[in-house]
Amino acid sequence: MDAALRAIAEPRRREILRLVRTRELPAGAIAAHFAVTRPAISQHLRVLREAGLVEERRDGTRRLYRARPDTVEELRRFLDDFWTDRLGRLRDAAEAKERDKEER
Amino acid sequence: MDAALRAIAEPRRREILRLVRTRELPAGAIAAHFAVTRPAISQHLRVLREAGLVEERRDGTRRLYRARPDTVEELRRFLDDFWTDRLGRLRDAAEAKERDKEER
DNA sequence: ACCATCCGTTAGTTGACGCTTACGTAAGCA
DNA sequence: TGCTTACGTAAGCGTCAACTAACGGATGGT
Repeated sequence: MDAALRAIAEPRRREILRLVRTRELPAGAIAAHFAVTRPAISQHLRVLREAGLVEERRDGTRRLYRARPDTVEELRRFLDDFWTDRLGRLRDAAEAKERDKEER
Repeated sequence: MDAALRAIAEPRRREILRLVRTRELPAGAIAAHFAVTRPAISQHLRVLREAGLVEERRDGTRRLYRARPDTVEELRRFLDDFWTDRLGRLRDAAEAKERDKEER
């Protein structure tokens, strides 16, 4: 979840996500939309994939990418719950333990 | 909007936001919840304030912080619209012509 | 077999970020 | 006026993130 939040914090990655939200696109076509080099986009795609926000499918030499609606929906719901605090104290307690570990 | 997204990408700042979501708290009390030094929290509060996610009120030597529900709601709605793409359709349509050329 | 195409990966660099220490500032009180 | 409290700010440091250039692997065509 943390990975997904960090992923969408990057403007370029949000743009990529929007590109593959409704349709599948090969990496090259995605890269063509931007002014940066192709490897840069490839790295962004990797971040998105490891965050579960995008899935990869191979077709010959090409790699097709598409947004994963379920993970995207999961993230959206997390943010909803964050503001309205429907998750409440259970999550607070759960995160408290992780914090104790990380900060020790 | 970009500033708000970057702000909530940081776990510590999400924690701070949740602390001041329902009630006002002085900077010192906020800092007391964390293992890092007080200046570190002060810098996080600055980021949150400049992102419009938090408002500051002075009371003597103290500075009281509280989440700004309107900005928070604005952010939540942006994310909703991002997934459902109520924002993007106009631009998507505008870009469709270019895509057709580039990807053919 | 050879070569071009389509990509990912690996250094290596630069800039941003989170943190700490040290210092500055404004308000309240003796 | 001096001292204390409650903060923010500045400088410096280590680390991470985004980028480019160069290289490597897999596929498909000839």
